[in-house]
Amino acid sequence: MAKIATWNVNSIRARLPRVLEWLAEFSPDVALLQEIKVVDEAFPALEIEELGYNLAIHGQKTYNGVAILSKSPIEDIRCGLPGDDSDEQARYIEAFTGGLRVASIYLPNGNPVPGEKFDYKIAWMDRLITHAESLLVNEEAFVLGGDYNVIPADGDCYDPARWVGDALCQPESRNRFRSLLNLGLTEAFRSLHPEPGRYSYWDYTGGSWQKDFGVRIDHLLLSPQASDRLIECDIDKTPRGKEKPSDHTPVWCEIGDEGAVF
DNA sequence: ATGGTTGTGTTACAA
Repeated sequence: MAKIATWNVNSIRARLPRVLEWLAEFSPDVALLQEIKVVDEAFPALEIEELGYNLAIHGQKTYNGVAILSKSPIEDIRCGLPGDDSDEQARYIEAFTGGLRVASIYLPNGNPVPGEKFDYKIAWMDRLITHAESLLVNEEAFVLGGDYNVIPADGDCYDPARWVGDALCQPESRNRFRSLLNLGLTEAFRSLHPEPGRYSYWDYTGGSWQKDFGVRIDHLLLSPQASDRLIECDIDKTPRGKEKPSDHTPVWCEIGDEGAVF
């Protein structure tokens, strides 16, 4: 059994105490991190390795940056989303670890709409769809986890009217997210939890956390071979309620061992 | 109330 979690930490250096205590307490087998906001050389590797994790880092100065932490050796590391060699933003890292292929994804926010940033978001999603198609050909278990910056449906935000016009719930964004699912991927949380009003992100402003004005934008997308082994998935709100938190909180799932009967 | 807060890294931008 493997626990796989995704968490947008909003700067690994500013969040290091929160990340270290979460790794020690929750002890995920694989952690997919986003917005590490640091170059590879400045990533606080030693402290995390001391907790028993191997690292794969695709960093960038100031913005973006993604990483994979795993208790198992990490092999076949690929940095960058295929499909545009001119794209220099560090938003995708993929590797094989613990018997699974995993990817840490920081999908572009895309605001304001319309504009170059929204065009980049949609083009990035089209590249992700193409890449997911190529991964599915191998018929292996994989998990594409990360901050998708997409509110899949109105039940995934506290006030749908407030988000009309935002890049996170534009029809073009939602349609492409559904295209990923229509390829055969399973969105782990929604597949097990039908209830609306469960969130993974709360804005820092205006007491959003205290009022539970959140949105669900952090997702775990599973290949059929991984989905067949899905045991549980949930959102861990604990880290969001601590001192100096990220504005996101971890989403995790459990994948049973291959061939296990349960 | 065209607001609010956080992080990076200079005083603007992204989220």
